[in-house]
Parts: sequence; structure tokens; C-alpha cells
Amino acid sequence: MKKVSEPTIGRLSLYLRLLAELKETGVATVSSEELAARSGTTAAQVRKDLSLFGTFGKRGLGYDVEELESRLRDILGLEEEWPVALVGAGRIGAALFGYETFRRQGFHIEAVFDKDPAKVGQSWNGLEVQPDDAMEEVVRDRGIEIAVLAVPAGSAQAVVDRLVEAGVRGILNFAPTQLDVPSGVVVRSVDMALEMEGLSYALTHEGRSTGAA
Amino acid sequence: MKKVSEPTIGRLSLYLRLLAELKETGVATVSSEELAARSGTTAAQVRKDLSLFGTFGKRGLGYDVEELESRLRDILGLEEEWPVALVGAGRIGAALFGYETFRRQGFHIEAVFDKDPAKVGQSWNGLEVQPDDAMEEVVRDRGIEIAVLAVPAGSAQAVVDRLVEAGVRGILNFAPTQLDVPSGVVVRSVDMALEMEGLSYALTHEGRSTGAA
DNA sequence: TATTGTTTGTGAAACGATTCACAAACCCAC
DNA sequence: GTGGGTTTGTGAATCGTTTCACAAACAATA
Repeated sequence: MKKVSEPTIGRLSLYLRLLAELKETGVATVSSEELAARSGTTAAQVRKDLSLFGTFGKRGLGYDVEELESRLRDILGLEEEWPVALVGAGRIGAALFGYETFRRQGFHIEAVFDKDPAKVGQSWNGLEVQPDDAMEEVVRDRGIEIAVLAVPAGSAQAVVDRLVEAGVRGILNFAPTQLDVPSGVVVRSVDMALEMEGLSYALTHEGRSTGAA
Repeated sequence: MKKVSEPTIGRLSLYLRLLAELKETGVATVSSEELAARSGTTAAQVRKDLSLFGTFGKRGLGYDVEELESRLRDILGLEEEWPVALVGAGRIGAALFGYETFRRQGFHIEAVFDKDPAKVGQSWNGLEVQPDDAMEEVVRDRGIEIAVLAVPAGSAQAVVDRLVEAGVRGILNFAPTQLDVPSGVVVRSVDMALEMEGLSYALTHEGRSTGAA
């Protein structure tokens, strides 16, 4: 398979979400034009994105909503359930733990860790918060490959090193810091401060790009 | 001023963060090479990014940490304090409210809104959660231009319309949905499910891109 | 003051992603 | 079955960003 850019993957996720909504409302078929309108891109872009993975549409008709949805789920690796470890039981960790959208997409938080003794032992919706030093063992035993990192910036790198050592290959990072990982491990960072600064920049330098995101 | 790409702005935020750390540790001067290493990019990229806004360095020496930091803060519009409205007092709202990194960069949450009567009236660190329908008035009176949106996807667009009508020009969106805004209003979306799906894709299609983010 | 070594700033080249444009494929109506 | 209308899939063109490469500028040293 060729190389697929990150923006493309992001759009596929978006299309998937839209398809789920369309299915909900009983729509059977959708055109690239309509997917584009709903996702804020162009019809050509939609078709190009999809064409990287095969040919899913019917000329003259469009795409079958159910079929395309299932193909996209397959492409994105969402047909399987992903067990996930959550590291950091602070406010952000708590928010992520309760985030319905994760679970619905097949991401299942199976363990929560924190190094604060006051948090260890708490029951989160039936799941006990475990001490930081149980991390390696649990991750290894359960074969957890994805971790969500919600610890302070200062501890992030150390935790990452341990997670990777224990077999984690994908990390969703919420700490506002740069992470080094060995080749083969993927990090996605959600950097809220950075996004906020993007707003600040845009508002300060008035009158350029428009919205829709 | 020319057009500046979003990735560039993101990197400027990154540089700024690194400069603050360097200043902390008493470093007076830094080269594009070192900034690049710490931010996971290249020296040429660093210089190109900065060159869009002027010329800040000294050839043969590098950049003065304090000066560059202050210039970047200025470019990003972080010299002023931004009053911010937080809409949605659920778990995500709570996490954002307590997010230290926001405050440190000059973003100050001055009002919290929710439409759940059970939440209205709660005191959050001395700030009373206000009813949803007070939103327009408060935003207008305080001249709030930035809003953080932490409501369910279903209500997001309606809230956005009202915020924009009341004068908000920048929105940090946490709802997993596409938003339409008029030209002149900027939306940045933090889409955690989408990031997670990016991980899922990468892990499913083993052995391509490496890490660092 | 001249020399050496370093690092910036920036045009030009390379690369990658998006948009264009159109032939091919298909549905539907008659 | 034929013709008209629609929409896909995709090479080619365009656009934008990143990387390269090097002259210019400066510090330091003698």
C-alpha cells in the first residue's frame, strides 16, 4: 500500500462519522458531493481519499452508505476492540474516561493508573485505579497496545518510556510537551494550549481565513 | 503581511514553549539547530518560520532567548489577556476549567455556562456556573471574543450560532462535529475520537511512519 | 585589523497534497 | 435496447510547504 497522509486519515474518520449519521436517518446512498459538503471539503478530495484504498462507489449513483461505512471501519482498524490504558487519573483523565465517543468507536479503557496514593484504589465506574508501578505488568498481561497519556508534562516522557518498554505502540498524548519514541511507535498529541494560541493568533491578525472546522 | 500556514503557527507555539523552558534554565542564546532538535523539526524550517515575521537572530550566534520569546508572544497575540467563556460544565468542561496551561498563557475563563439546572449555581473555584440563557448577555457585556465549547455534538451548532451572534470570533471546539461559522470567525476543533482513530489506523497498517509528536 | 569559524536569512529546487477536468460506467425512463 | 443524465475514478495541472544550499553577517581571537 502507498503512503497515506495524515490529513487523509483524518478525513476518513470524518466521513465515517457522517456515514453513521446518514445511516441513522435511513439514507441509503450518498454522493461524493454531499459527503464533501458535510465535511467541509471538496468532492474531488473525497473521491481521491477513497481511491487510495480501492473503488467503493457506483458511477452515476454514489456510495452505498452501509457498505462504505463498513469499509471505512475496516480501513481505520475499527472492526476490532482496542483495549486501552489510561495513565493519569486527574481531571483530564476523568474526562477522557467518561468520554462516550471513545467507547462507541471500539476503544475500551481497561485500566487506569495514577501515582497519587490518594487516587489509587478509587473505583471509577467499577474499575479500580491502580498504582503507577503496576503499569508495566498490567499492560503486558492484557496485551494493551494503546495508551492515553494524561499526566503532567514533567512526567510524560518517563511514563512513555515505560509504556513503550511494556509493549505500547500507540499513544494519545495530552501533556503539553514533545515526546521521543522509538521508530514503530506512534504518538498523536492533543495540545489544547497550542490550539488556543492558534485562535489568539488568528484573532490578533484580523481578517484572513474563515471558519469551518 | 503574507499568508502564514497553520502548521507554521503551531510550530511558533512550540518554539515559544521551548524558549520559556530555556529561559527557566538560564540559557541566554539558542540556535535554530537546537530549537529544531527540541521541537522535532529541521533548522531550516525554524528559520523559515521565523523569517515570515522578521529577522530576529544574529548570524554566527543564534537567537536571544528572552527577546525571541517576547517577539513570539507578541506575534501570537499573547501579550494581552484573553477573557474566555466556557460553555458546558460537564466532565470535559471541568477538566478545561482547571487546565493550568491555559491560564499561564493569558487565557482567563471568566464565565461558565450550562443548561442543566443541576449544574447552574455551582461554584467553580469561586466562579458561579450560569444558566445557558445568560450566555449572550454576559459574552456581550464582558466583550468576550473566545469561547471554549464543551457541549454534546447535538447542541454544538446551536450554541455556536448564539455565541457568534453575541460577538465571539474564536471557538475552541471539543464536540465531535463539524461546525459552520460565518467568515471572520475561526474554529479550531480538538477531536479526540479522530486522533484515536488515527492511532488505530497506524497500528493496523503496521510499519510505516515513526513517532515524535 | 585580518582571519577563522559559526549561524542566519533566503532564493531556488524538491516534494507532497489538492484541484481540475474528463472519459468510463452506471441507472432510469421510455 | 437505446439515449439522457448523473457520478465516479484518475491522470495531469496547480498550488503550497518543506528542504537545500550558499552568500552575508557577526563574534572571537590573535
